[in-house]
Amino acid sequence: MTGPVVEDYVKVIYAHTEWQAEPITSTALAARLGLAASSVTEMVKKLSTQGLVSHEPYGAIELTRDGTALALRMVRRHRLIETWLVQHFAYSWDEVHDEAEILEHALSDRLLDAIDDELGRPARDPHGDPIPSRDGSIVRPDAVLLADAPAGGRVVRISDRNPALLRELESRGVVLDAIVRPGDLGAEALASIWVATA
Amino acid sequence: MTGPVVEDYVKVIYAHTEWQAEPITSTALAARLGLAASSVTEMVKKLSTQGLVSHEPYGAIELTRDGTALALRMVRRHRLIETWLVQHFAYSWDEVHDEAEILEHALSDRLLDAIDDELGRPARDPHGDPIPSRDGSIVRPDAVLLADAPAGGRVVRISDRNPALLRELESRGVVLDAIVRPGDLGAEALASIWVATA
DNA sequence: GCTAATATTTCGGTGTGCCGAAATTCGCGG
DNA sequence: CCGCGAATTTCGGCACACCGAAATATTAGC
Ligand SMILES: [Mn+2]
Ligand SMILES: [Mn+2]
Ligand SMILES: [Mn+2]
Ligand SMILES: [Mn+2]
Repeated sequence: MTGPVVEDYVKVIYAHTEWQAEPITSTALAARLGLAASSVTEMVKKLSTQGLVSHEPYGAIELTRDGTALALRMVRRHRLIETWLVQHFAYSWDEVHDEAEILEHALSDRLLDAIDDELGRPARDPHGDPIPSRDGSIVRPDAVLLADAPAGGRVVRISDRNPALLRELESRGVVLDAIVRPGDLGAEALASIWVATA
Repeated sequence: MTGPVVEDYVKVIYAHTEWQAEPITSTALAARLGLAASSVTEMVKKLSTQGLVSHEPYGAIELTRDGTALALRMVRRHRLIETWLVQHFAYSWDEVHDEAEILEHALSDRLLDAIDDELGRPARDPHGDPIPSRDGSIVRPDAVLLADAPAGGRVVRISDRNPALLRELESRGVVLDAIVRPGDLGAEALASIWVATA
């Protein structure tokens, strides 16, 4: 049906609007995928033909209903696999992303669901990202960026983009559900941590 | 280094000589891979350039030392994954092949070794095929095709090529280590089962 | 409003792995 | 040895996903 390439495109498009509002531009999409802008323009045209994204020339890129469904399927796969690597194989939270990036395209639905059951249907992954359910519904916790929460709060989500930062934060006790204040941390951390304000 | 396509070629070339003597021809290789003969000819030429295979035009195809090492690596992956699916996820022996065919290209070495440890370093897969060790050594059990063993013997290996046959055999009690006689079984079974003669 | 910087698309081209058809080589029967 | 059918290779071509350079559209500064 759709291969790994299409799966990665829609996943990145989805991820961009998950914790921020603005839809993604083709330049930003190219940067995140590590591709030339021209490659992305062409691929987005194909995705549009397939009905997965809507895009007028020079405009932003948005997922259609079908595109969102596929993206949620991939997000579920990615996050379940990350969770499984941590829980079952004692990976640390900074080591799981690359492996999940590959396995998300390879496991059968049957195996993925078996893993989901074995884990007890977890609601969030090691970084606090919510895991879509089998039918594609997802509950995004209420949270604000630590940079925008002067009083701090309980850690709800940490971006898994920078493994080095994850290692440093863990060593300083900044893990899911810990209480943090913005004054304790550097600029990159402030822009990577989401907190629930009491 | 090498992608899934190369991995599948060397794996099939290796598998052909594992339980029989003759090296594989390009026509047979094409048939097993489900490809046109012309595609195989061209790919074999590339494998030869990469030093994985030796092949003079119109001759048979044989793995070099490097090619054998890569093939053993893939065979180990395939068989460990099959074993894991059966032991850990209760797949039956006729269901594991297709999933392993994909996962063998996707798991990291780290994850594969973790699975190997979890399984207790199994020596054979669900079909009795020996699993190469981490360093690439493999012990092929002494066995003869049931068709060539008039007195029968203990089942040591059953080809996993035909899932329907596997299901039928299991329902009739023909599993690894069972004692069978050739008279009890049909022609295809006789050509799929290897036995150790007491 | 105009212009210059920037974002985006278009265009010609590449590498990989595949195909069918045509050409070549092999090997067997006589 | 010769010729014929089967195996194998060669050849032109295709789909996919990518690239850099050039063209074009947008936007921001003035
Ligand atoms: Mn991740
Ligand atoms: Mn994550
Ligand atoms: Mn198999
Ligand atoms: Mn097997």
